[in-house]
Amino acid sequence: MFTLDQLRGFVAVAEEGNFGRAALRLRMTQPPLSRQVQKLERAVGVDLFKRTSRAVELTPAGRAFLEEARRLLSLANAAPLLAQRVAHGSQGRLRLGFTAVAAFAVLGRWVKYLDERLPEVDLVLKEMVTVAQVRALLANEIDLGLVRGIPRSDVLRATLVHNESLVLAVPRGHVLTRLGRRPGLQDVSDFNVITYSPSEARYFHELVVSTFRTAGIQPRYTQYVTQVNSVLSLVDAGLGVALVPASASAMRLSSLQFLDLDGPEPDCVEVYAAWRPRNDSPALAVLLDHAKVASGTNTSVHGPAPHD
Amino acid sequence: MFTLDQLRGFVAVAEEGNFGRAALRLRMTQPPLSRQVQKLERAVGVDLFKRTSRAVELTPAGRAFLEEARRLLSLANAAPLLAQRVAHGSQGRLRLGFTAVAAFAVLGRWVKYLDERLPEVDLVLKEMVTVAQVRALLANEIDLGLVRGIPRSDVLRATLVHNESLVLAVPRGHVLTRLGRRPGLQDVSDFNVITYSPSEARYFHELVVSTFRTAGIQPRYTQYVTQVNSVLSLVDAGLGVALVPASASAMRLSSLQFLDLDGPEPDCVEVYAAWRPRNDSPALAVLLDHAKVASGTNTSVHGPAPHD
DNA sequence: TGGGTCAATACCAGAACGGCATGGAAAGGA
DNA sequence: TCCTTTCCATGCCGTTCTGGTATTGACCCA
Repeated sequence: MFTLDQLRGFVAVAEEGNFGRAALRLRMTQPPLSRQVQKLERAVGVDLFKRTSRAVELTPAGRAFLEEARRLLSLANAAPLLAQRVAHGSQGRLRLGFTAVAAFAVLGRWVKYLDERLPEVDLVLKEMVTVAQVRALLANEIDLGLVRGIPRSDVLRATLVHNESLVLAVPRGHVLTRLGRRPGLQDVSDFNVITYSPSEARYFHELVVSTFRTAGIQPRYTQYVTQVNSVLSLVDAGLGVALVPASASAMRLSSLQFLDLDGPEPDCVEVYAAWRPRNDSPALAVLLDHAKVASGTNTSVHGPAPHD
Repeated sequence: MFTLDQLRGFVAVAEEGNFGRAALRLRMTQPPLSRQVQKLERAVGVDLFKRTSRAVELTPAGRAFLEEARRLLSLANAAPLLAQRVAHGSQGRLRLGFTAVAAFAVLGRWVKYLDERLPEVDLVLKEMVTVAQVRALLANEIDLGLVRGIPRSDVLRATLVHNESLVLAVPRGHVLTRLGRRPGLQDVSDFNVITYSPSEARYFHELVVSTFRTAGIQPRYTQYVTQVNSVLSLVDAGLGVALVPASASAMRLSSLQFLDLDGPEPDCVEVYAAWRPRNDSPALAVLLDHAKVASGTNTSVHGPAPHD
């Protein structure tokens, strides 16, 4: 089999039409170049040049082989650059899971950052609830998840990337908007409270329930649903009021109004970025660097003893 | 820069996930293979494998590079085969000039032969008169010409590939068809004889004129035209009779009839294949072999002292 | 803590490569 | 016709590179 150096020699001779000049171009002397081309011809099994004492000329087979040689060499030159870009994280693929509410709060900023900083990275976005994301992370189906709460897994790590308060969503003109003050949790207990499915959206369910419980209030719960979007639709339809994360106010439905609450813990809704530390995607590393800096240094790293 | 052997080593290790097994597959021992991959990594400037003591695993950059390596190797494997096929003449391009009458007599057979024997050769056909073909051969614009007569050039050779007699073309039901015997040249002299342009179709012109002259007959010539096709059209239109090569009877016009003649030299219309001996097209060589065998061995080779 | 596995390193022999000097064929000029 | 020039091929030599054997070193597992 031939070598790439032989191909380079062959291409140079073909282009110069002369072994001496080609050797000069390759910064070597003529005899080894002659031998290189001879070896190449033996390896290919075909005469590539017709030698006259005045000049060398390609044979038809040589012309055909020249095209292949050029293709081969340009591929050989390009391949390391590609590998380097992938290693730097500036090229490749990044699969990102997110919850519906993470989409309001942080996803837009992150996608924008990736588009600017790593434009050649293919970004694959998948909306999925937290538990599905954890499963996908463990199965190496996504590289990073934007989840609610710190996943309970020994092989994942997480960092807080966003937090916000709960606000009250009410139909426009609702009596609570006319109190003349911020409503408290006590005021809310007079109305139907649309809340979250304890199984599918456990995080929000527990957050809402414990918020009321710590205030010592027992509201009338109704309609256990999964998605914040659905909750808002139901409020919009006048079926009750609901506690939703502040970023949900980006959802502008026709007759929906958001009220700050007096009472519950501020910034209690937390979005974590979660990933497998064993995942060696360089693009992930770049994004994590950004995320950690953006959310304050080294917040809430969780997991077993560090692996690296 | 890396070598193809390093790529082969890299691919083998990537596929086996293990240096030892990969070395076995490459029929070498493990240590040099380790070094090969190390050198490749240094050349590419990137770690391609993440080594654990249990197994080796590709890095993301390694995965990207693996694709390129495979592409490169398959190209490297295919290139010699291509060159060999071109050298054997079974792939490439063949530019063939021919005259209108050569098309009747031999072109069909040759094209069929090329399609069967050299299906991967791109055949480029150009109809042109003999002098144009000679010019094209000298300018290396065609590889082979099917011409009338032996070209007068020192750098061309030619071989007879076909000969045939002249026959008489007459309108259907013409009086000459009712003689009860083959008409002689003397019979023809009673009619207008449509013949060929002395400049554009010199070969045919001289052939017809000398045929009559050697018989001592002076016919009434009319309508000097260039192409056999045109001659036949004029006969078909009732403007006269004409001497045409026997293969022209393949032209079936509505009211045209062909009569064997009593008198002129049989097989006096000759088609030669002409080529530049300096032309090294392997496909041409294959076709010439066929042509020489098909037309009897070594007929009428013409030219200066052989160059090879 | 010792055996097993697997990659990396040390060292050595043979092959390969590039450089220098030279041979040899063909073209061009006197 | 002969000499010079040009240019590719070949012989020879020192250096480099490659692959093999033996060994070390890291890690897993019992």
